[in-house]
Amino acid sequence: MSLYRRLLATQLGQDAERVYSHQLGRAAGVSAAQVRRDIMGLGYSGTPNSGYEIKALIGKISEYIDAPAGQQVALAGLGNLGRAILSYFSSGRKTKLSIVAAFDVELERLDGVLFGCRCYRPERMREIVQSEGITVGIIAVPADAAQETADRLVEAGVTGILNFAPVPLKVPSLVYLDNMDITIELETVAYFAQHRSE
Amino acid sequence: MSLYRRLLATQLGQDAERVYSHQLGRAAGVSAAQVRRDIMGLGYSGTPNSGYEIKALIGKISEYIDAPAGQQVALAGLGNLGRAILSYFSSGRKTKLSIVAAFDVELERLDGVLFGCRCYRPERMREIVQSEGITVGIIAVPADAAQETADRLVEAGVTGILNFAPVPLKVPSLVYLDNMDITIELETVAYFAQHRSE
DNA sequence: TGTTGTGAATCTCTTCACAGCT
DNA sequence: AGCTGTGAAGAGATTCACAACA
Repeated sequence: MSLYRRLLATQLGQDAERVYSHQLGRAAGVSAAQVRRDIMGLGYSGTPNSGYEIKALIGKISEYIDAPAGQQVALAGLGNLGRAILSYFSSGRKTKLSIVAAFDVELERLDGVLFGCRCYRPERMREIVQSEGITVGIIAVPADAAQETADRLVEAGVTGILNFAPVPLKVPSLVYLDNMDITIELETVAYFAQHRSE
Repeated sequence: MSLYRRLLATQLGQDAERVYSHQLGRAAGVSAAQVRRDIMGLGYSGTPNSGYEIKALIGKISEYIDAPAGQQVALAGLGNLGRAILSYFSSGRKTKLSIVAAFDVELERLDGVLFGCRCYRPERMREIVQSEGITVGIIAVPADAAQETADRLVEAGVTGILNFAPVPLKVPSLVYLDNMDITIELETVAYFAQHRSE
C-alpha cells in the first residue's frame, strides 16, 4: 500500500524516527496486525519494542511499488477535472510518477503548456506516448468520448488506465483498468450516511 | 451496487427490456453468479429463461439504496476539483442526490451562484447545512485545510463525508468517511501497469 | 514490559454446481 | 434448452494469540 508511504512521510516530517504498527494502523484505518502482515510481505523487519524505522521502511516500500526507472503518465481531457488533476501532480511531486503530456480536442486558446505540462491534440497521442515512453493514461474526458479515448490510449501502447468517466470501458485484458467513479462513490457515501444516522 | 443501476439505465435507453445476469455481469466487470447473488439480496426475483425485467430491477435498487426523501449534499472547496464535481452533478442529475450548497474561502469574484448552486463562505456552514437538511459533505479543499473543513462539516451535522484531500481525516465513528485519493489510485494503476506489461 | 513475526482460527467474499422453473 | 435461485465448496483476507526478543 502506497498509503503507508505517505503516512510515514508525514510522520517523518513532524518528529519521529520510528513507528509502531498500531500507530501506523490507526493512521491508515486498519488493524495493527494488518500492518504487520503487510510489512512482512515487503521483506522488512522491525525491531521488537522499538517498532519500525520510518526511513528504511519508506525505502523498502518504494523499492517494492515504484518502477525502477520511474513511469510517465498521459492525461486525456483538460476540463475542470483534467486541470485539477494536472495542477495536483505538477505542484511539487516526486519524479517517479509524472504527467508528461496532456491531450484535449480544444487547444485553440492554449499555448501548448499548462501547469508545466505540454498539451497536444488527441491525434498525436500515439506518437507522443511512444516517444515519451508513457505507460499510464488518465481519462478525464466527457463520458461519450471515454471509450474512444481509451481505445486510442491502448492503441498507443499504455498498459494502465485510470478512468474518471462514469462509463464502463472495454480494454484488452493485458491493460489494467481502474475506475474512479465519483457518482458511485457519492451514492455510496449517501447510503452509509443515511444508515449511520439512525 | 449503484453501478448496476446506471448500467441498467443505459441498457434500458438503447433497446432491451430484460437482461440476463451474465450480460449485466460482463458490463459491470463481475461474474454472473455475483450479479445473481447481489440481486438476491435485494429481494427481487427474475424469471428463469427470461432474465430480469430492467425497469422493475431499477426500481428495486433505487428503493434499496436511495433515501426515501432524497438527500442533500454540500461541497467544500471550489478549486478546479470542486468546480469539476459541481459541473458534473448539476448538469442533469436526478434529484435524489443534489448538491445544494458550496463553500469556499474565496468568494469575492463569485456572484453567489455557480453551476446553479449557491455558494457561501465556510463560516456559514453550520447554518446552511442545518437549514437545507444536508447530510453529506464533499471535501475538495487543499490538503492543509481538509481536517479543519471536516471538523466543520461534522460539527454542522453531516453524517457522511467524501474526502478528496490526500490526508487521513479524523472523524467521529458515527460519521461515515470515504477517501477518494487520486494519488494513491494513480500509484496503484502505475504499479499494475508495470506488472502487466511483462 | 511492550512490541514484532507468524501459525492457526475465523470470517467474508467469490465461485461452483445443480435443482427447479418456463 | 437456457436461465435463475441457492446450498456447498473454495479462496482470500483478516484477526487472534502467543512465542521470541529487546
